[in-house]
Amino acid sequence: MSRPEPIFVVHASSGVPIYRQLIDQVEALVAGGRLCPGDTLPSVRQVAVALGVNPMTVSKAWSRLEADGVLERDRGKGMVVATARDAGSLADRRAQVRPLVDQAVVRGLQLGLTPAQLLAVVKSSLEEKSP
Amino acid sequence: MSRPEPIFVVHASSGVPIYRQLIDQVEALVAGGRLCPGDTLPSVRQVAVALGVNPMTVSKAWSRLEADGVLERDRGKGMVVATARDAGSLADRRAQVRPLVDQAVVRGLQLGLTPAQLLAVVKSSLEEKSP
DNA sequence: CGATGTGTATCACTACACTCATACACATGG
DNA sequence: CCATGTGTATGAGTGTAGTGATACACATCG
Repeated sequence: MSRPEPIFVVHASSGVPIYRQLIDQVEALVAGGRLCPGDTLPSVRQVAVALGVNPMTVSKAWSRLEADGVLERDRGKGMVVATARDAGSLADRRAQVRPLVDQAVVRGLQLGLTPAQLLAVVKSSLEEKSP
Repeated sequence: MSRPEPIFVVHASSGVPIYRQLIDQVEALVAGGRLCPGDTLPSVRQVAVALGVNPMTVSKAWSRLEADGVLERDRGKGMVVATARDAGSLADRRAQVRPLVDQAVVRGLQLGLTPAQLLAVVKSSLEEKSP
C-alpha cells in the first residue's frame, strides 16, 4: 500500500444509507478516472475501521458494486476495479447525470423560473463547486 | 356532484406507497389542466371506499399536497385546488432549486465532466422539458 | 501446516415508513 | 340543536431496510 488509497467519507445522519454513500463514491471515483481498472480497493476492514462502521456494511456496498460490474473479486486479495470500464465514455457519463439534471430542471420550471434563470443558478453552483 | 370526478387508480403491490401514487396522480391532473383552481376533490372517504383503502391514507396524501401548496383546505367542504400558487420571491425560488442543482453539479464533476459539458446537459434538458 | 489476509453467510436487532381502526373537531343545512 | 358532511389527531400493527456481531470459507505466504 505504498500509494495513497482513496479516502471515503460518510455522514451517518444524512438520511442516506452508508452503503449507498460508499457505492456512489466508488462509482464517482471510477467514472472520474481516479480509480483505474486493476486498482485494488482498500479492504473491507480497513474502510470499516476508518469509518467506524461494521465490515458487513462495507461488504454489502462492494458486493453491490460487483453485481453492477464496477468491481471484480480476487479471492484472497480483495476487490479490484473491473477492466470492462468503457461505461466511462462521455456519452455514458452524460447519461448518468441526466436524471439528476432533469430533476432539477423540472423542479425549477415548476417553480416558474425561466430557462435563463435556471442556467444562472447552475453557473452559480458550478463556480462554487468547481476548483 | 353533477360533473364527473377524477378517478384514481392505485396498485397496492407496485412497491410504490399508496399515498404517493395519489399525490402523483393529483399533481399530474393539476399540471395537465384536468383539475383547475377552485375545483374540489372527491372526499377522503369517497376515494377511500372506491380504492378499498383507509381514509387516513388518502388524508395523508392530501395533507402533503396541501403542504406543497397544491391544495387548500375548506373546513367542512373539502380540499380545493389552490389558485396559481405563488412560490415566493425569485430569490426564494432559486434557493429552493439550489440543492437539486448542487446535487447534479457535484455528480457531474465527480464523473469528470467539464463545466461546459455540464452546461450542455442542462441546456439539453431544458430544451426537452420547457415548452 | 499455521498465521494472516481477503470477503461473506447467517441471524438478531433497530429504526422507520406505511397502513389502518378508532375517536375526535369543525362546518353546513334542516 | 341535531344529522351529516368535511378532514385529522392519536396510537397500534406490520413489513422492511439498514446495520451490526459472530463465525465461517477461501487464498496467500512463511
